[in-house]
Amino acid sequence: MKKVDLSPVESLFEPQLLEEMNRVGVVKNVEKGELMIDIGESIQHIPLILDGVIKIVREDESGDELLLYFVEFGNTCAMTLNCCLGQTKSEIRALCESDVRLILIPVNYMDPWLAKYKSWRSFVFNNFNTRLSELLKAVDALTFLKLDERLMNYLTEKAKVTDNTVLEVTHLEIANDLNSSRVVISRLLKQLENEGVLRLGRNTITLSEANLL
DNA sequence: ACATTAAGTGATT
DNA sequence: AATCACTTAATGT
Repeated sequence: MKKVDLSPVESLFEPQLLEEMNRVGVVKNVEKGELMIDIGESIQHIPLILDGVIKIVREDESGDELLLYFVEFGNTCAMTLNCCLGQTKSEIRALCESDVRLILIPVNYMDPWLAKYKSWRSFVFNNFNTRLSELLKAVDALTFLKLDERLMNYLTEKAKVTDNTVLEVTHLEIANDLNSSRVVISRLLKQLENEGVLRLGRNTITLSEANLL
């Protein structure tokens, strides 16, 4: 009998459900940078994140990516839930932002669990809820904020999800996430460094403590 | 030592 | 704010 460590999420679900998850779920470790779900894929399993961060991106015709939001532990991708319920294909791409540990639940448990477990119902609804507001935030940022403000948003979001003020990221990666160009990001970052908001290094950006909370 | 990749800069649109 | 063209600096082989 495989013992799955569900401790990160054990407060979310009733014991009986955890028991069942343990039985039908498969734990998987995914490395940083790995592609989890691509656009157009249909989904057979619901990934429940135990540890790590996943980023959800949308892609335009020319192949440029735009970051929508991050998904942390104890959450799952609402898109996935949507796909499972509606049997549609994924319209987003999910990439691992860090090394990720997750548990895969076959989709056919989705419905029965909704009926059976209150904690599962609220989990699903909560997820839809938070994802929807994340999405709205992304739209707002995109339409109302200037690039430098979006950049700050991005950095603080990233610091929050990774729980670390030291971000390991290149200027190019940021540019891709915000679909801008590297040069512009470099200049904005330089500006922020001069303002004392952060410190730049090769492959690292360190946010100053003042901007944390 | 050389190639590759990340980051900085001035000029131009 | 984006793009070009180029430089400098750090890293990998």
